[in-house]
Amino acid sequence: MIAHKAQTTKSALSHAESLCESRGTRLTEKRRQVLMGLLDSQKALSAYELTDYCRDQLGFQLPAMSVYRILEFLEGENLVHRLDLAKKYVACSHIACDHEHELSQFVICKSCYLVREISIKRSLMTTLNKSVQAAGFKLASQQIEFDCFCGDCGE
Amino acid sequence: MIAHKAQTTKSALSHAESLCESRGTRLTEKRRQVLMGLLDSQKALSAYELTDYCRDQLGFQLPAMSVYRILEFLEGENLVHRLDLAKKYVACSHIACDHEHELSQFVICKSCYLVREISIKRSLMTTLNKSVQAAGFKLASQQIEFDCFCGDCGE
DNA sequence: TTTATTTTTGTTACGATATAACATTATAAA
DNA sequence: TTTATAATGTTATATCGTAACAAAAATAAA
Repeated sequence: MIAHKAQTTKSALSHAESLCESRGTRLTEKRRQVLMGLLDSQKALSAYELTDYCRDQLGFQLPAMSVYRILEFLEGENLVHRLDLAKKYVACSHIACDHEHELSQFVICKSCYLVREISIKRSLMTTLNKSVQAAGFKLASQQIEFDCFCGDCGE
Repeated sequence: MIAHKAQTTKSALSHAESLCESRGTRLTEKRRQVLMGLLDSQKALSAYELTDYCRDQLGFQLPAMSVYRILEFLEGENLVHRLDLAKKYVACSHIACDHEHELSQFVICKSCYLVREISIKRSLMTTLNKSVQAAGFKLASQQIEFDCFCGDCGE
């Protein structure tokens, strides 16, 4: 199981690397490590939790400011998603996919920050977009986050 | 127009008052004033913006801590909604309604914090709940917030 | 290679949101 | 009036996030 996780992380990292290469951006060592932290944890982490991860698990200090910048970079590369509701970050669950991935929605456990990236039916999104438009607004992003409880924390 | 707004605020406040009375809770002067601030502004305000409002418009100091407590009270009475995405608060738009109001969803302008409380079709909510359940989660609240742009700020 | 330029990372300071812990004041109940 | 409860004030602090500037590393240009 742990071996499987490590394998998944490794695969995602090499995909991320070639992705950046193909785009002419650089997945530096620190960027790689931050991404690794998110992949390993398998849940949403805050920027400060990632500095803890670097210190405790990897043995080096990475200032919060750097983490924020790195997260910003990774988000720009579509390798991580920022979750506004949770104020945390998750690795994109489609890094290792070859095909272009669909728009993502997230269910986030309010209690343990377990996150799952789900794909909501296109028809539902269409209806939703229309409801919002009817109110004179438009969705700022199709990446919607839902405050939830997971099966374990379930209330 | 301004007269109309004042009228609306006044009406909402008296409704709020009798609501609290009927529940055996107290809409104190300060609670009333915070609620008035939200009603008057007609948009989402942060706790600290409400302290500014009290100081600048009403001429007395209300510590942020007190504002937070008051907002918590008002939320408990369903007079105010806390918007997690915006980290701001809005007066419930149904204070002056007599009937029990439906579950609320919010569209929030990322740019100017204009907020509209909309009612999403029940069928859409049903579908949504099912999608979330299919992922092994459940919505923590039916009060969903959507990051949007309003007509003016439109992108 | 050497210099110049750009990118990445470090450092410090600070602003905003929010809560904890405890003190004080006001209101209601006995 | 005394007592208990509820509401508010005060101070300190935690967390998230960014601005501004400095240093270091990587890349490009000479």
